Amino acid sequence: MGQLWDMRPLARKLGAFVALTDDELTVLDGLHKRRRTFVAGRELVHQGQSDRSAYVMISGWACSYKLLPDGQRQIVDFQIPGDFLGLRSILLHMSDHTIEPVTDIEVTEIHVSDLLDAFASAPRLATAVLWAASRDEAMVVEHLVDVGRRDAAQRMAHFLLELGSRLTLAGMGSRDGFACPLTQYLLADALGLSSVHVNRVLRQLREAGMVTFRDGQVTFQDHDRLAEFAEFDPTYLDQVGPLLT
Amino acid sequence: MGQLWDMRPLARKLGAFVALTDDELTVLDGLHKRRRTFVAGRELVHQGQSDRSAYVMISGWACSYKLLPDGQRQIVDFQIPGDFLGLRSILLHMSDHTIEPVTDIEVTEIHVSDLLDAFASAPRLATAVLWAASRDEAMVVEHLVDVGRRDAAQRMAHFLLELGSRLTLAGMGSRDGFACPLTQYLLADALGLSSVHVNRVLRQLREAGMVTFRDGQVTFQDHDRLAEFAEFDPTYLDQVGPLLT
DNA sequence: CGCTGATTTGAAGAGAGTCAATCGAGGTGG
DNA sequence: CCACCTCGATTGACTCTCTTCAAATCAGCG
Repeated sequence: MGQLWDMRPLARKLGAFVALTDDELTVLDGLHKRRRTFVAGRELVHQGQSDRSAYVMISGWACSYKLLPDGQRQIVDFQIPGDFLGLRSILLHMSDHTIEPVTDIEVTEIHVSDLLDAFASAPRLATAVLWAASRDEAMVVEHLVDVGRRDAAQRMAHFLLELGSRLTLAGMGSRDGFACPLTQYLLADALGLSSVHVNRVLRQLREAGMVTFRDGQVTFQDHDRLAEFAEFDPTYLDQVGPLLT
Repeated sequence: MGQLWDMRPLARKLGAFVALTDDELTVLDGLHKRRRTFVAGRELVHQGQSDRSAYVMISGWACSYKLLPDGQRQIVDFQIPGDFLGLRSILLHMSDHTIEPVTDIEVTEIHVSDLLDAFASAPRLATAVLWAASRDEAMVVEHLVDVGRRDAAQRMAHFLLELGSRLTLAGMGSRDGFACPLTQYLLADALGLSSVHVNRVLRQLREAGMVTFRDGQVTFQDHDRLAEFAEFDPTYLDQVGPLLT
C-alpha cells in the first residue's frame, strides 16, 4: 500500500507515465540527495523566496497557498505522499506561493541542477516530469471550476471526492472514506469559503446521509449519491498507464 | 511587434526559457506541420475528445473552458498570440476541457508524435516546454486566487491588469490599455460572476476613474491606482530571460 | 425595417460572510 | 488533581454581496 512510496517515490510517480529503463531508474535514484522531515505548521518554501530544491512527499500532508496583502489566503492544493513539492518554484527560479506541512512530513530532497542534469542524460525523464506537471495542472483547473461555478455544498462534495480518489490511487483511501488531518479552517481557505460556512455545509451533507467529516476521518456514507450530487467526473485524474514505452 | 510571432512562434516562446542552438531551431521548424485558421465560435477541441494535435496561436484570441452538466461554464484561460492551445490535452491523451476561438484565429499545428520525437532528439526542448507549461500553470493559480478570495471589483481589476501585462509582453498592449475582443459574457464566465454583475462592476471601475472597457478597447485611465486597488503583483508573469544557456 | 446579440439598469431574493457566544478536547502548570 | 488556556467545532442572528428575473436601449445586418 502506502509503503511502496517509501522506497522510490519518484520512480513510482514517473513510472506511471513512462516505462522506465534500468538506466533511467539509476539516474532517478541518483537524484535523491537526502531524506528530510519537517514539522507541522512551519513553512517550507516562502512566497517570493527563490530556492534550489524541490521535494517529493513520502509521508504526511502539506498544502500550497498564496497569501494576499489583506491577510486572506487561498490554498491552491494539498499534497499527499507521492506528490511534488515546489517543483514549479524551482523551475521558474521564483516561488510564487508558500508551502506548509499540515502534519509532520517526510520528504526526499531534489536539487534543480541535478534534475536538469538528469534531463540531459535521460531525456525521457523530462517528458515524464512534464506529464506529471500536466496532471497537477489539471487538478488546479478542476479546483478553479469548483470555486468559480459550484455552490458551497457541491464544492465541498466535489473536493472531498477528488481527495478520496487521489488517496485511493496512493493506497491511502477507498470508496468508504479516508483519514483526513485537515481542519475546517484549511477546508475554508481551499474552497474560498468562511470556516463558519464550511461547518454548516458539512452538517448539511452529513444530515443528507452522504458524507461525514469527523475526528479526522472522512466517511462516504453514500458514495454514488454524493458523486451524483457533486457531478463528479474523475476522468481528469485517470491514470491510463505508461504513455511512452 | 506582434509580427515577430508570425515567423516562428514556437521558437520565440521557448527561446525565452532556453537559449536555443541552431540544431534545436531546426528541429523546432520541423514541428510546424501546417498553418490553419479557425472561425470565431466554432469549437476546436471538445471536452472528452482525445486528439493528436496541439497548436500555437499566431493571431487572434481563444479561450479554454470547462462545461458543467447544468450548462454553466468556467473559462480557465484566454489564449493570445504565442500561447499553446491544447498542449495538456495531447500530453494526457484526453481533453479535459474545450477550446473555442473568440475571434477568427490563425494557428500552426503540432502533432504529439512529432513533439515527443523532438524531445528525444533535442532533450533541452522538453525542458523548455516544461518551463512554458509551468508558467501557464502559474497563471491558472493566480486565476484561482482571483475567483476564490477577491471580491468582484478587485477580481475584475486584477484580471484586466494581468491581461494587459501579457499582451504587453506580446507587443499588443501598453500601460495605457489594449484592444480586447471579449464580451461581458465571456468575462463573467472567466471570473465566476453573472454578466449582469460584470456590467455593474465595470461601471464602478469606470466611474472611479481607473479603467474603461468600451467598444472592444480597454483603457487604463489610472494604471497605478488600479494596480494598487487590485493588489496586482506581476511577479508570476516575469520573464527572467533564458534560464538554461 | 425588424431581427438578433450585447449592454445597461432596476427590483427582489438567496447564498455566504461577519460577529459573537458556547462547547469540548488536549495540554500545562501549580 | 484541578484550574486554566488554547484551538477547533458548532450554532444563532444579522448583514451584504451577488444572482435572478425582467425590461429597455442600442448597434449591426439581412
